[in-house]
Amino acid sequence: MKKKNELVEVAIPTADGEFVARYSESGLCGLRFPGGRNASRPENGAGVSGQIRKWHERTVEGLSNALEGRDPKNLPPIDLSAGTEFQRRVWETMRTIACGRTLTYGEIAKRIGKPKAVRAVGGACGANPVPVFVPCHRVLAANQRLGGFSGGLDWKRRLLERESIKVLL
DNA sequence: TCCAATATTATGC
DNA sequence: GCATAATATTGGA
Repeated sequence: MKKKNELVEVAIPTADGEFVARYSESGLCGLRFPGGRNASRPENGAGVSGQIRKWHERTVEGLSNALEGRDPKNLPPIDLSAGTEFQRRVWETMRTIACGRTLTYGEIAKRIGKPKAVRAVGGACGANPVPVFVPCHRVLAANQRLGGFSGGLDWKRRLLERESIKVLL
């Protein structure tokens, strides 16, 4: 697929700030945290196809639920075609983590059949284009310590606290 | 093709 | 606790 997909970015106002969702033709392919300013310019909703608009509606509600520590149900399709096969396996595994549960990098590595690739798993998490929906924040290091987070550790801690997940430190 | 970096982990002090 | 080695994957020179 060498074709250049047109990506659309739409802002999502929430109580915690303005998120930015990025859509491809296949579904939601990116999500950005508030805080930093929007380097790119999100659309206001005009000029977006009906399909994407419908997805966006579900994304907004899903995000709202996710920020309250609930498992969103009617999420739009998530486009993970951006990553390598290894990364996709990691993300897929992360999506199976239920709300309120955590997994360690080691456990994920084991699940995808490469127990020694714990470090690579961490790398895949960092490359996760869609945080929150692909719950990379529910992935902790051994001893239940925080590892890192693309949107800032501050966010990871907040998300975990809202799901009643306890972490050391 | 090779080298360095990484959101780790296990071991030894 | 802190330092070190081992290990898989990725991205750039």
